[in-house]
Amino acid sequence: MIRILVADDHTIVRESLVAVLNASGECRVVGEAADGASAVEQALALCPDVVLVDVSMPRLNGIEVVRRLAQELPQARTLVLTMHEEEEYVLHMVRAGASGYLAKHAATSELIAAIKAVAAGNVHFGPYAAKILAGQVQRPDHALDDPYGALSPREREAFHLIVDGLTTKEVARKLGISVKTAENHRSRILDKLGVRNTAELVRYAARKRLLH
Amino acid sequence: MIRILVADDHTIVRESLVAVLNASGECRVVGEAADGASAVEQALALCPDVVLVDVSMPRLNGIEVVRRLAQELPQARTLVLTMHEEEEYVLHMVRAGASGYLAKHAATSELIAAIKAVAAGNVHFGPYAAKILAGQVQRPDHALDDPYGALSPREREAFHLIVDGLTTKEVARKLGISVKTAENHRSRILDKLGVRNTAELVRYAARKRLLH
DNA sequence: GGCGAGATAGGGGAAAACCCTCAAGGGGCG
DNA sequence: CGCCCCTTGAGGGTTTTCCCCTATCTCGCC
Repeated sequence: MIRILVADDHTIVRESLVAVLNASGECRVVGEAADGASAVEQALALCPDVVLVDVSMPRLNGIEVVRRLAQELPQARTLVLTMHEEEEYVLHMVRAGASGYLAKHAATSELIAAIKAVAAGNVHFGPYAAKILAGQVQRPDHALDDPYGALSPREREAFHLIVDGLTTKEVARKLGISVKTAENHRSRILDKLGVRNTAELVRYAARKRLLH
Repeated sequence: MIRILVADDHTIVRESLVAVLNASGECRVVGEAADGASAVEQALALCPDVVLVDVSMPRLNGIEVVRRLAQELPQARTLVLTMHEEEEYVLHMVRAGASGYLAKHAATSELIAAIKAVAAGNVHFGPYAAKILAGQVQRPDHALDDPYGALSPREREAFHLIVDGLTTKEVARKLGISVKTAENHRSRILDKLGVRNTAELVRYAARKRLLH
């Protein structure tokens, strides 16, 4: 029997959640909170297995709640249940330590499945949230289709060496060309990629996940 | 009824998987493959909802299989099922486009749950894999504890501006100090962080997830 | 065959980055 | 009170970046 704390400031939503969860037979709601601060308090007092957290709550927003729970009650899993599926929220929540992220329009069966998943130590994210998270990690390989904007083969070699932290002189030696030529490759690269200097070039590489 | 393709080179494992899945009543195995290449072929021919992929397979390894499926049959979800829970594998798989990652010692009920999750467009990762993925995203906030190695407050300001791509002159203007002082700060920063130049500094920042 | 586009290679020169040294003023601390 | 570190600034040097220019070579295309 999974012990659950429900934190949501909308009474109707909260009570229907409690009803649905208790009726499922898979879990039991052991506490309710209508704002963030009391959610943290109750969690610490009740030690639930899973805390259902809404994003927007009075006194302490959902992100703060998740962050504090992750610190002070790490054995409890937090599952974010919300109407907002904006990228910002998802990332902040995951960074704060949320084990799952589900939209409120998800089916009850999915909610139950998500609760069971996070209680078991797994994670569960709705399609949209998953896409956002995957995008954070996936891009690197997908970006291989057209990785760096139209660089010539030779320029790509130079590009890699430069963002690896090599100086122009080292690049020149590595490529077996003169320092001047290496410098020129660099210039063309900066130009093509629309960056002003090495710092921005490495930033560009980092953004496109081309480092390492 | 979820249509499944099972790809695993160990016949015993594969056949027991097929038996278990068909017996569950939740899904049906529509094809089997004993190596990566035939997994891709069969997937293209059968258009399954979910492809169960082993990491190590002859002819084409699991990562390549996932990558190709993501490109050529994006509507099919791939669920990695493996004995290897190494960080490398997990990350590569997710980058390649896997929707889930589960260890072979997971319970059958969890496998079914995972299949249902990925078929519904969600993701499902086992505890270990989830930790690795979360670590990729979570660090930024956790790293705030002791972000950059012992820089003074002023140096941190400069550090941020530099890795943001600003030139020394711009840094100086932004901080309201002379160019010489800004240069000095930069030098001390490079020195303290043990890097040779701006490129390596930005790399350092990227590695510590201090960009943006 | 000629023509243009772009890759590759290189040079000159100004600007910026990089490196070392020095030094003055301010705080905190044993 | 010295001592250490942060911050600020400067001098003076070398190296690297960065921008403009040229020359060859290849490749596709009319």
